[in-house]
Amino acid sequence: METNGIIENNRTQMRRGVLEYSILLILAAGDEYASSIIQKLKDVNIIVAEGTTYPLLIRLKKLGLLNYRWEESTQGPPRKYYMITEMGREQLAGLDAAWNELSNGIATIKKSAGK
Amino acid sequence: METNGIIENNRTQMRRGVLEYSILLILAAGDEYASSIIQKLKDVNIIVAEGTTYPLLIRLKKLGLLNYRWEESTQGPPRKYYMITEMGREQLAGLDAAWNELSNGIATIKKSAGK
DNA sequence: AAATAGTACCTTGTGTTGCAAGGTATTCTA
DNA sequence: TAGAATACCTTGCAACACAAGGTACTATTT
Repeated sequence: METNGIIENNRTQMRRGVLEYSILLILAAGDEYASSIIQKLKDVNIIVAEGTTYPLLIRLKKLGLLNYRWEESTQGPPRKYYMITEMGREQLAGLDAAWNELSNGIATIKKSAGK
Repeated sequence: METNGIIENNRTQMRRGVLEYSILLILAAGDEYASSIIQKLKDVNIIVAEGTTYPLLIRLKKLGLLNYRWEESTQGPPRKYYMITEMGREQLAGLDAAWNELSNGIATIKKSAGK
């Protein structure tokens, strides 16, 4: 393993925990299709691969947190629009709490470290 | 998989990316031994298992981000005190940037979602 | 001196999951 | 009709957190 890769690897690790959370956040704001979700994440510097996103959406669908509908596009193949379910919103609230707790935890450690 | 477990599972995932970061933060403030690190993390609600921590410390040592020294204890077996290296501090700076970027990204999405 | 409790260290096996690399299908344009 | 663009999806690999187990040393009780 390269010393060089530590940071990049950790960026991946950090994203990891937050992916479901941020996807639910995006869908809480409105229905989106996979490519659009990936783009929106990229816009805020959260780079995620297709091979990550598609299986994740399918997983969340199976868990009942998402649903989808097909919709025609004026330019290109049809799109699978995902929407958040009631259960999804409940879980999102829990993830929100988890994220806040983690952020606060890190902030506290940083303060102790005099950073 | 239980619907019930989604949140707990995601807490784990979220911790995951942040573990190396928070351990380096703690050691940047001063040398500590494993059990003490685990306790300090627990104090800020970041619960991490021994089976996670020991291999991680060994990995960071191998990567040259940490060193350690043995030290006698007045009550119990000797302790392995870990300390951060110069390279560790450099990497920590990178992780700090990664964390800030991620936090900002999430914050932006949350704002868009009107949360 | 033997047994127990407390502290500290560590390892193994399992399950989850992000990603790179590949693939298919549809529509539009040259 | 060939290519580009957009959208979907799958497979195999590798990383790694954790539960559950273990060892070793010290202090305390019996």
